[in-house]
Amino acid sequence: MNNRQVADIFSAMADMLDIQGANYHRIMAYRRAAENIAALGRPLEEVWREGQLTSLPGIGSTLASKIDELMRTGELEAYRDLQSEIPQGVVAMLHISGVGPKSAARFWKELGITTVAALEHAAQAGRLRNLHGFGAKSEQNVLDGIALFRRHTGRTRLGTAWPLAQKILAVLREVPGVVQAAPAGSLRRMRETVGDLDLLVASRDPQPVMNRFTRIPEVEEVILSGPTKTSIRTQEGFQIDLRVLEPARWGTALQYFTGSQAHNIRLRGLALDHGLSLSEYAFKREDAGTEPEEILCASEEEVYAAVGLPLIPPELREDRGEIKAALQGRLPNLIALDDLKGDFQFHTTASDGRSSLLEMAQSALASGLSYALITDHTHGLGVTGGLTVERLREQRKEIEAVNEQLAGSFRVLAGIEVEVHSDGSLDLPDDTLAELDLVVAAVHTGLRQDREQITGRMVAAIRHPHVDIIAHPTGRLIGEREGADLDMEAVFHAAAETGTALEINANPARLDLKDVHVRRAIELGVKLVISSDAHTVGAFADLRFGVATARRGWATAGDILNTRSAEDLVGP
DNA sequence: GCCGTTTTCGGCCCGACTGTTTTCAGTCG
Repeated sequence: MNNRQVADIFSAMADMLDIQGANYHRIMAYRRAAENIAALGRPLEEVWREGQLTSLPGIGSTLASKIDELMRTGELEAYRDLQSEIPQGVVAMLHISGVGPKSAARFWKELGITTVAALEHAAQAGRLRNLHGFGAKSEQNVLDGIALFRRHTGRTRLGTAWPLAQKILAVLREVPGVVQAAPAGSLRRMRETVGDLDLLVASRDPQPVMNRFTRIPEVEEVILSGPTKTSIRTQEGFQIDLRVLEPARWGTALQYFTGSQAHNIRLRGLALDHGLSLSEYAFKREDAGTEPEEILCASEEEVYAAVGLPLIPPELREDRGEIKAALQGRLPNLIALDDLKGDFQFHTTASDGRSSLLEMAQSALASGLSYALITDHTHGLGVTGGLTVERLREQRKEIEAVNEQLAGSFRVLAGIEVEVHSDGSLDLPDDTLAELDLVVAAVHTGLRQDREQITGRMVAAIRHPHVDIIAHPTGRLIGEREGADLDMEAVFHAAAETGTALEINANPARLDLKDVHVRRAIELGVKLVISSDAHTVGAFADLRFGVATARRGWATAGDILNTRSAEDLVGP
């Protein structure tokens, strides 16, 4: 039973308890446990074997015994009981926007509706309005919610949401009276995907901002609009929320809307310990008998300082121990984009890239880098017209010519993205690999091999004496394909032992290693690189997403080899 | 159901917006 499976069970139990009307805090305990397990970064099973379950955040004796039951038997009686009490179609109703646990329970108990399809029929037949507190409008909202539920494509990749947010913010900054405009929410925390877009604007005159926002070309539908908040939906079904607030309250608002919700709950709890109530508008000091005194914060630094903390970077705000670390002065000094001196993977027209070596080198230089490792594919991958031993030798001459041309400002390092065969052997002979500055090895085929086989193959590549870096270790494609079923602990231990670096692939479709793996790898002493995997000029800008993923994994500059000079890494 | 530099019991974040209400419940984030 893996982390994802246990998290899903606890999350489903929370939903079912919610429909049952259980104690709110008990429900939250299940949800928090599910989130913490999903974000663990190491196998829950291992923690269970060590008997350390209750050392995990949000896991007490009751949930520990439930995890124990799951690990031992693969089943959970309490879960089965809930499933037998509540029709699964009723649980599915929670995914309909505007339908929560109370409504779902009433559709079931008062109208006997147990599936989303039956709910749709009932709404179309006008039967929902018979319920007390429901009218024709609520009925239509349910139908709209079901329609959205059907066409909803899930979460949007960071690489898609980021430029969209920047574009809209640029438009809003042009509106007279706008003082500040920034993304908030999971986008600002640089999560790999975002559910919706949260945008924040500071202005003393909100109405023109709202008016401008509802007229951007992306708008398909205005969901709601008030004096402080407007929500729209794009043609793709993507929701964008805009909040407008006074500049003097920017700090509390930005902090609040950046989240995560779990981080905010913890921060507000800490504020209460200081006798302060924190909202998106201000701190309030509750003194007996007097009108609460408001404390405004124009910056996030002031918000955190008010509860005795240094500013916590947005990427860390997931309630994964960052507040405790901040209290103890142990926050990591996170790596920043400016710290990168080089890149460790890019392609050219020699394989599946779109630009020449010179164009790529110039683009990398323009991105602020001083070196980059060229890593065209090898012949064995077939589809990309990869390099043979002969063509790789010819490329060496081109590298030397480019290095001569850019001498003093940029250096191309000679490398390869060598294919790892299904038996763990490499696609080029050792003597050829030995001539290169650095060797990157990658698995592109046979990702569905069973756990033992794929792990053995990966560990063989890590232990190969000429391999320096493993590219996109799990091979996942966000929203498209699960990663290989690797034993990540075995991979990390092998990498730590041999000094082989693991890649954080910055392509927004990959972000592989992902944040929790980065954090675990660092704990185990694994060295990491951030690679653009650029296939075209301009794609070096994707490095920002790789850096963000590293930051979400608590990485400092010392953990990431890109912060070192080319000379330091491979000599003059 | 979790958790503790005021607590092993009694707390557990806070507010906007909507739709239906004669003052508020539900949902969302």
